[in-house]
Amino acid sequence: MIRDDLAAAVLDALRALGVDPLPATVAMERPARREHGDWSSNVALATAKKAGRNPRELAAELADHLNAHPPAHVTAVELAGPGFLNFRLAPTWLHDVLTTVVDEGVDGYARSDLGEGRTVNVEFVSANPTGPVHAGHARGAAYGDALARLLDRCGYGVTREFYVNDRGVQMQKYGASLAARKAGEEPPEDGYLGEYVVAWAAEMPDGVDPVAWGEDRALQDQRETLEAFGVDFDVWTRELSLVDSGAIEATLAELRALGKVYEADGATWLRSTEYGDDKDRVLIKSDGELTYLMPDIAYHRDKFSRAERLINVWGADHHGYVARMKAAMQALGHDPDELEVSIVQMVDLLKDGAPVKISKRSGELVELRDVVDEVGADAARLTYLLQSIDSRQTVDLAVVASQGMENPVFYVQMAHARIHGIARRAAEAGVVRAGLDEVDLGLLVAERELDVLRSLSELPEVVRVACEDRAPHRVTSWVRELAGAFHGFYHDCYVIGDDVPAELTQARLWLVESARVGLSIGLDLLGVSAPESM
RNA sequence: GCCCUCGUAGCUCAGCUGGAUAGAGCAGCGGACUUCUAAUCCGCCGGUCGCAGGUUCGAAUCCUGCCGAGGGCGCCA
Repeated sequence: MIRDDLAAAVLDALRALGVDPLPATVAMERPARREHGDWSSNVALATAKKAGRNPRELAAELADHLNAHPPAHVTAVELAGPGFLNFRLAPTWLHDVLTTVVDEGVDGYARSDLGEGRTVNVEFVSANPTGPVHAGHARGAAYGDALARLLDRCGYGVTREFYVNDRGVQMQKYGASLAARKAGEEPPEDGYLGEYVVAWAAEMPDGVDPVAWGEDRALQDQRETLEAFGVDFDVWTRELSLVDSGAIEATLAELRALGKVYEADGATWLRSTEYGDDKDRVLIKSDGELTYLMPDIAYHRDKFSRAERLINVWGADHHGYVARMKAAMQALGHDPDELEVSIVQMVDLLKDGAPVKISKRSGELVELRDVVDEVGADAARLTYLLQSIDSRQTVDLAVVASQGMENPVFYVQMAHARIHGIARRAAEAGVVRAGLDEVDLGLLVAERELDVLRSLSELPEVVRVACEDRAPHRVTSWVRELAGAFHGFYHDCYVIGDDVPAELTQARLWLVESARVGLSIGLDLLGVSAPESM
C-alpha cells in the first residue's frame, strides 16, 4: 500500500540523514486541505526534539533527500508550516488503487487479518421471550449485526448469539397473562397488557402450558422480525437449558471451590469487590431463588468455553451491570478484558411528531415488525447506524419513512442503482468492457474521477478502524462519502456517449466497477441492500 | 453523593485516538436538465467546538474542576 511505501521511504531518509533515535512509526496521513498535497507526515515535528534537531531544518533536509530519491508515484515533497512534509503524487497512485479494488473484488478488498482467526462471540438483542421485538431493541440489533459483519471482515471467527431469559417471575406473569386473556379475563396485577397478548392468547390451544407455549410463540415472532430486519443469529441459548445442563450448579460449585462466595443474611454472595465492583452481589436470595446474575454468570462462563472473546451489546440502562459481570469472570479466572461490553445509548422515538414511551408491560410499544413494514429494513438499519452508539439518538419515524433528501438511505442506494444504470446503458449501446490490462487508466485525470478513487483508497483503513473501535457508524460515514463522490462523477463525467472517446469510456467503465465494489462492501457491512434500480 | 455517556453551524451529526484556515447532511437563499435516473450536481449563508484551567512546538481531541442533558447505583430483570 502507498501509505506503507511512503512511510518506509521516510524512514530510509531519516536513517540516511543520521537521525537518532529513529521513530518507532512514521505517521502518514491524508491532509484535510488539497493544497497540502496527497499525503503528509509530521515525522519531523515528532522526532526533532529527541534527536536534538530543529523541526523545520530536519524537515527541509528530509524533503531534499526525498526529492533526490523520490518513491514511486511521488512528484514532489514540500516543507510546510512548522515542519510538515507534504507529498504530491501523480494520479498513477490512484490508478493502482483502482486495479487493487477490482482485482481483490467485493470479497477481498478492505479485508484484514486483524482478528488473526481468533473467535469472538457477539451477544445482542437478547429480548425477553415475553413479547415481540420492539423499536427499543432495534438500535442494538442493527449495531450488533453490523459489528459482527465488521469483525468477520477483519478475520475474526464470529458467532452471533441471542440469550433467552426464559426463567423467572416475568415468565410466570407472562404465562398468567396469556391464560387470563384466553379465559376472557383481564391480566393479573403486574401482568402484560399489550394487545399482542390478546392476539396470541386467541391462538393458544387448550391444555398447553401457557408459559412454554408463550415462550415458543414469542421466540417465533422475534426470530421472524429480526430476520426481516436482516439479522440472523447463529446461536439461541435458553436460560432454562443452563438449568437442565447443570451449568448453573457447576458454576456455583466452582466459585465456592475458589472461595469467591460466602453466606450472609441468609443469602449467598459473590465477592465481586475483590475485583473492583462497588459491592458484593447476591447470587442466591434468602428465599432460595437465584438472582438474575447467577445464571448469567453461568451463561458467560459457557460462552467463554466456546469463544476466546466475548462482546455484549447492552443498553445504557444495563451499564451498572458491567463491573459485576467482569468481576465474576475474573473470579472464574478469565481475563476481564476479554469480556467487552458495548453500551448503546437510548433512542428517543418520535412517531407523528410525538415521543413514544416504550414499555412492554403496559403494552405501549412500537413493534420492530411494524417499523420494518412501514419504512423498510434498509432505511431503518441505516438510520440506526448513522451515528455513534455513545450518543443518545432521536429517531423520527416520519423521517425514516420519507423518501426525501433528509433520508440518507436513498442517497447511497441511488449511487449503486446508477452504477447499474450505466451497465444497462452500456449493454444497450453495445459497449463491451475490455480487459483491465488492455485499458489505459492514465486517462482518468479529472478531479471527479480521482475523488472516487481517493475515497476508495481509504476503505481498508476505515474498515480496520471501525472494527477496532467497534464503531460501524464510521462505515456509514464512508459510504455516504463515496456515494457523494460517485454522484459528482456521474453528473460531470459521462461514461457512454457520442462525445466520449472509446478509450475514455473503457477507463470509466472500470472506474464505475471499482465504485461498485466499494459500495457493495460498505453497504454489506451495514446490512443494507444494494439495489440495481430504484 | 458516586459511576457511565454526551455537549461542535438554526436542526441532526462526523471529526481518522494530538496536527495546518473545524467538516457533512438537512433547513434557508441562488444557480444547473436535448445526453448513462434532477431521489443528482454547483455556489452562498451559517461556529467564542458548554465554561475555566493544565499538559506542549500544536488541543474539538489528552488531564483536572465546574455547568447542563440522559442513563445507572436492588436479595428487580
